[in-house]
Amino acid sequence: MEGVSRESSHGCGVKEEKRIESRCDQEDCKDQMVLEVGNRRNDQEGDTLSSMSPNQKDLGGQKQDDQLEIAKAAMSEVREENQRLRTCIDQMMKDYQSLQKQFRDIVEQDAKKSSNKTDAHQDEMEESELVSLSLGRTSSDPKNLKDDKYKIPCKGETNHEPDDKDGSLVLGLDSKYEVSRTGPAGSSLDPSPENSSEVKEQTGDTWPPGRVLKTVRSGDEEVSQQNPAKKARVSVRVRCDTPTMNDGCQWRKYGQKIAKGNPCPRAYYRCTVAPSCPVRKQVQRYAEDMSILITTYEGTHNHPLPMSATAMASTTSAAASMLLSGSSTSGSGPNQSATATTTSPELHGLNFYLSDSSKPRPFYLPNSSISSSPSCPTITLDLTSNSASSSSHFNKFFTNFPPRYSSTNLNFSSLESSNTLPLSWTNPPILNYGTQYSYSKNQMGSLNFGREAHQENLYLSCMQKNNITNSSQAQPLPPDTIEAATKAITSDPSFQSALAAALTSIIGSNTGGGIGGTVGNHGGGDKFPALSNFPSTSNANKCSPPTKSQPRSLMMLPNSLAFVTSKSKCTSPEDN
DNA sequence: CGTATTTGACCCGCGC
DNA sequence: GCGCGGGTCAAATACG
Repeated sequence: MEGVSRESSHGCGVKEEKRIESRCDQEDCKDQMVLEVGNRRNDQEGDTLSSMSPNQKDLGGQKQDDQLEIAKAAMSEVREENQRLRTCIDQMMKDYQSLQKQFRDIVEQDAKKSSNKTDAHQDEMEESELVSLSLGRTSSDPKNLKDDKYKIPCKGETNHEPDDKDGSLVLGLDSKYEVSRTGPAGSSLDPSPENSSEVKEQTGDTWPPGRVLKTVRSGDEEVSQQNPAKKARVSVRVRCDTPTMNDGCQWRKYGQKIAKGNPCPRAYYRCTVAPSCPVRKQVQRYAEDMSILITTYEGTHNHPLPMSATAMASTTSAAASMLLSGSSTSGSGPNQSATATTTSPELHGLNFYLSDSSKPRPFYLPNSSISSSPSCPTITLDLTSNSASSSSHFNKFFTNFPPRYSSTNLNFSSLESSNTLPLSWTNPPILNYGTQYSYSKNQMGSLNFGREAHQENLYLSCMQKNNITNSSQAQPLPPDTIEAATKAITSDPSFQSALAAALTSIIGSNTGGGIGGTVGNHGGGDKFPALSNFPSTSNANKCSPPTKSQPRSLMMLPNSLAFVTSKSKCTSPEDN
């Protein structure tokens, strides 16, 4: 019910609170009303009538009748309201189910397609343990194929995967993780929860050389979130003009280096939301395409996250958990994919590659791409959309929704606080979307991220190249509109982040509790600490496009949607 | 003046 | 053991 009510916010325009109240009125209060009326009557009869003259009694009786009428009228209103709300809910449920069904169909289709093309691209996968998840990559596209399923890990694919160029709009999660890694890092990764206390946990491996953690903290949560044993990195690739991708968190740059093979410097950031937070991220431009920003997150936040940051956190955590879950089962091979798959049907379209140094285990999830990172297991979310060829799943994903939800009409507007409910990742994926994002029927061809004041219509970048109009359900848009929207979206990483988050949320929901994962909130008990924290002070998103005012509501935006933040630095070293 | 960024130095792991 | 490269530290600097 909860999910439903949240979701309902999109169509009904009724705020949750109101709804709740209404419900209360109808279901609970209704009786009360009646009782009150009755009591009143009785009281009057008892107190008033007895002492009244016959005329007065008549008047009194009329009064009562009037009151009764009023009460009845009120009840009737309430009933109507109730009825409306129920209708709303029903409608939403129908929509949800319909979407779910469609999504499944799509996934299945994709899975079939991709399964046919499994051969290949071994060359691309490099290392040993590699898990790659990718969403939305069209399997049909040869280029994409490499990403697809059975790839063999190949080197160099890591962050800069050549395949990007294909431009497919893919949400790719490539995670390479080591299933069983014994290195030094392994220790930190120690699966055992106990390790959590260590700062290292995440950082431990990756970041680490021992000193790392001066910042040590009580690391508890993090560990729990991540699978102890493996620490996964989550890499997000998006087209972004800004120096960094705005993910809603506060980051402080603590270093920069020129990495080999990439003229663009790699910047190192650490989460400053909490002093002890072990989460770090690396930001680097993709050498082959400077417009692509590669952000790699590592570690798990040990503090509640601002709403605006939950999306990315959830995304990464979900990806990580997916990865982890896969890895855990890693020994088994293809079946494992089943694990992943079974657990999350919605994952269709994702390919998991689990590779150990010893043996790569492809999970097949249709449309996957792989990226590998030598040292650490990494999941890459590829949100770049370059290729027209890739009428990726993404597009499908959105376009296959019922018209009202068609991609062109997705409205991620962050409404008022009423909509700012924390996501419940436990909800069915689509439901989650509904909860977090409200779809607006009104906005043609635009994704509205909710800035009421300065609305920015964002389009799926994928749409840029894949004609939006191609989608059967998409409504034709004026070229200029598309263009503008395209431009807007391309310049706004938040969209992609949001998308990623959304997708991962799906994944996460299935992976069961993975959500707290890596970068996300500690998976621990609080589903969404962010919530509690809510108005967060975090505004450090550098990448966010400059906005005059940052409506508070933005912060309340569900997750990534809130990426727009006040502080925007668009000139970063990385760009140079 | 406090905070964030820059940037060279340092540490560490890895491969040879 | 040495060199290389990635990652981090921390003093210096910039910025508001």
